[in-house]
Amino acid sequence: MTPPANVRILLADDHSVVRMGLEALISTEPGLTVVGHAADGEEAVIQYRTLRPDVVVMDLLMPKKSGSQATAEIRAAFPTARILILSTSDGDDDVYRALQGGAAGYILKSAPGEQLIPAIHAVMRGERWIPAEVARSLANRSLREELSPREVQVLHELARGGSNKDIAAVLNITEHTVKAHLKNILAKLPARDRTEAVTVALQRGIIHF
Amino acid sequence: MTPPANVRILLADDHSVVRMGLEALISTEPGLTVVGHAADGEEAVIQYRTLRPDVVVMDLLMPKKSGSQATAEIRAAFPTARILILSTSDGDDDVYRALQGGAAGYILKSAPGEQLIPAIHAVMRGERWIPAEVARSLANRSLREELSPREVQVLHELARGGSNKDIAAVLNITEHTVKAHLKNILAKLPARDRTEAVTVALQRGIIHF
DNA sequence: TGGCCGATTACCCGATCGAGTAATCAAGTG
DNA sequence: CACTTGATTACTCGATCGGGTAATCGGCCA
Repeated sequence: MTPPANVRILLADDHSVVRMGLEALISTEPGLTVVGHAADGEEAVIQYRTLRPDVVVMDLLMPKKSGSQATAEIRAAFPTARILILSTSDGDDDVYRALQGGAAGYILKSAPGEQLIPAIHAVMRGERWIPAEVARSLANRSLREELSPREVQVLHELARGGSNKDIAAVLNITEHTVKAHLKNILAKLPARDRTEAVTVALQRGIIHF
Repeated sequence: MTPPANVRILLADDHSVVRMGLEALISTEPGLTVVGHAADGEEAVIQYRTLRPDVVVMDLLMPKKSGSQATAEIRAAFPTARILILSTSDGDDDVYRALQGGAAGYILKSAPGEQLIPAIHAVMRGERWIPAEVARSLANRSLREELSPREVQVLHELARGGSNKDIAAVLNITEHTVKAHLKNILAKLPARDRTEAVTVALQRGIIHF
């Protein structure tokens, strides 16, 4: 006989209500079994090591460690790991980082729910599952200039409020330097002023609260 | 025989995957039936009118019309409507508005998932269901000064970026007036500058993207 | 080795910001 | 009716912002 081909799934989402709902939903499909839950990115990595599931269904926005970080770490240790991102649109940058990190697919929480099961099967077969919607969003992203790590750091401080002088003190650099970074940030995003820079960065997922 | 006491439930959440998961989860409990879905606040109000469910399980962050708005409208038309908010923490202000609008309970998506069924039953019995966590958050909120509608409007423009002069042009007022509003906003939130004001307002749920 | 890039510091300058202070007016509220 | 509150406008002033321009330095790559 052919093997039962039972797919063992790990769910990673900080909303336990969502995890339980997904488990109930997935369990209605024969051949799919949820073998573990993770409430944050750190737990997802640990659970993966012990459970070795066939597929991970992972949210992006999680405490302690983001979904993209967890994805990258799992894939670094287990290059064959199959990870399906299940998230809201979040920012383009988050999505990009997850796929760069080795996620096999991406599915929007707002997408027709019937797509979850097919997406899991597709990822299980080694295929990629990326909605045209997401692909388009990524295409736009690639046109934009990337921020350097330092600029992202400055952006974080910008979001916390405070003057250039304050930021300079926190980062142990001169106010002149902060202004130079800020100028680059405004040009790259692009944004007219520091306030718009912060909102744009938040929407793109470059920074979070 | 006693009546079957079947509870008819309407789910309102913009993530269809979450709705389907919740339906699968709720359906495992005898006596609970999901009779309808709504993908946004507007649809929730319409669905309520036609379905007249016993309980509505509603997300806060939805397109077109927020969960708190939908709650208020449904309760205005049907004062006996039982509405259970199921959301992330969101901002204090969102939660407050929902409960002010007549929501019977609030449950965090991140809370232990086993609480959903008891919460539905509690709301069905006419009780309130508010976790200590949420209650505390609301207590803090009440200490803070409320922003006037106009100030919230200014805050929206602030988030979009642009100078006081730009905002003045959009709102058809003088730059002086914008600065006066801004001064009050900074004092009330409180925040050191316009950038911090925007991030604080976003976190509290006073404004959204 | 030369070239490119990110990070850093520096100076000038006009535009803008935010604090302080105060006045007017309409809409409620007791 | 007096009182409060929100919205509006106005003026001054020191601090800060953001543009323009440029230089130095270390690392990476061809």
